[in-house]
Amino acid sequence: MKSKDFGNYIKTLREQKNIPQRIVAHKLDIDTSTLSKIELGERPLTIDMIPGLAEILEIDFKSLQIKFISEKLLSDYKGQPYFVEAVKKMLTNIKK
Amino acid sequence: MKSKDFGNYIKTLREQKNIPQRIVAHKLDIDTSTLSKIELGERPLTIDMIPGLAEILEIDFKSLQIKFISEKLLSDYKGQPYFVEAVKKMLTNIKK
DNA sequence: TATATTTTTGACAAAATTGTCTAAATTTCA
DNA sequence: TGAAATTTAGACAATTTTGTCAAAAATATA
Repeated sequence: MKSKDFGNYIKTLREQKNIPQRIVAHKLDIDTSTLSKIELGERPLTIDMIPGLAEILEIDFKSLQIKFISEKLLSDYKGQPYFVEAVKKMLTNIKK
Repeated sequence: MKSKDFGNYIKTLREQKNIPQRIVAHKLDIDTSTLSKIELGERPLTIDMIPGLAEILEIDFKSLQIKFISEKLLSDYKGQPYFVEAVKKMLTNIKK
């Protein structure tokens, strides 16, 4: 997901803990150039990065995962006709 | 979305109405080769194709759109931790 | 059957995405 | 201030995705 908001969010957390990009990038197995662009919203952050991010930034994985998915759903589908109806149908389908 | 099931679904509808791929492909502005692969689940069907599909297959757009989105959500996120929680959070965020 | 039509396949080029590297710019701090 | 560390930007190659074409395979029908 390319997102200025989400990128800025994790950048702020990183800076609050004084962790350089170098450390986070290594954990995510990408280079600092890519991480910089992710933080600036110029490259996508993928869902498989969330566990490593949560661990290295020492934040709750569950919250971060939920934040990531919910924001991605909105950015992907906001404005699509019947999106809410589709989500509700999906939820009921899961339960069966 | 690459999906054998969804591809087969639209293929069945198309065959029931005896519409050749040629006609549907033209409506979607793709060639029959691509449509064939979509029906076989080898190439992705994109959400912008749903309106044209519904029209040419003479089926209800709302139902098809809901079916498409709900199945895509499942195929993208099924198995992701906290997916249901994320969806619920997303829904409450929409309402505000 | 044999001809026309439809569907599928595979090869290929174009376009988009991803990842890496280098160096410039910025920030930190001794 | 000046050196070290960090961050950002841009160029580039590698990979993946997308779209097109031609022809083979399968199906329909005269």
